Amino acid sequence: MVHYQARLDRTFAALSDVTRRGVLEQLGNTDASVTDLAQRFHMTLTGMKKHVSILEQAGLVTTEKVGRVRTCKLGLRQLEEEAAWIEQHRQLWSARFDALDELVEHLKREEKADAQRKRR
Amino acid sequence: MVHYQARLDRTFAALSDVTRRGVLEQLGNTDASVTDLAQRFHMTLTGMKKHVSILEQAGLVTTEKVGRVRTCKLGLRQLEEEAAWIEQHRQLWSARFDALDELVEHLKREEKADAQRKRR
DNA sequence: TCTACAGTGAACCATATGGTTCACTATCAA
DNA sequence: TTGATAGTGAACCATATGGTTCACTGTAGA
Repeated sequence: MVHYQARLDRTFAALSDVTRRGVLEQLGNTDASVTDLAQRFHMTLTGMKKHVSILEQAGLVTTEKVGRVRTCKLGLRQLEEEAAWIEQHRQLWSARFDALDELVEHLKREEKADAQRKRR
Repeated sequence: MVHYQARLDRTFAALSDVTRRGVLEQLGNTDASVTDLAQRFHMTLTGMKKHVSILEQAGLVTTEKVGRVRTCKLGLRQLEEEAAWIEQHRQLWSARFDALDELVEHLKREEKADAQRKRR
């Protein structure tokens, strides 16, 4: 696959912005219009539109416009390749760690708590 | 943890460059000096130094200077949080997929093949 | 038909990024 | 001590990024 590296570029870049990660999280709960997202993230429509476009180009979000409103949902691409990349590289040199899975579980819980803290 | 989001920002940004991913891959095989890396990636010393600094700031690489030469190794942080983030978000909405693990395995093999192709 | 609303696109702005060259320091080895 | 080598830092450059405002189009409702 020729575009493999370019796709990783785009996806990791898409994930490197806190707003865009927030949008993904939001869309994990429920679909939303661009206006919805713009309001939730205190940003102009135009600004949010750009973020959505970037996520869409990375395949992480799909959108559909019906009438005036464009609805955003999570895309079909679910970071399989990125997960695989990271997984592979962790395996590359992580033999020396034993309880890595438990660590991941721990961090997942931590992030969940972090997300809840944010919501308040 | 207050800096959680900032760290994800930095790490995903670090991973969004093909050269830096290449450096990580390279360091997975063997430690290397900045000069080594600069040559392998057809870049000036100064340019490579910047990449190394970015990887170092993200905690993905550690370096040690002995004499004139600064040796780079893979850092202790092994993308645990990034793996956890991605894993969590895949779980968020991937219940509808069955054979996801197999897909990941498939993609890992594909990436391996890709890397071998590149090496030729 | 009129008005308000959702989105789009162009232009602009400040800052960041990925790279370079050049001047400099420090160290190794003859 | 002298020359070559490894790295560092400042300055610079082109382009990308993350945001804005403003002018515009298209659609929904009264």
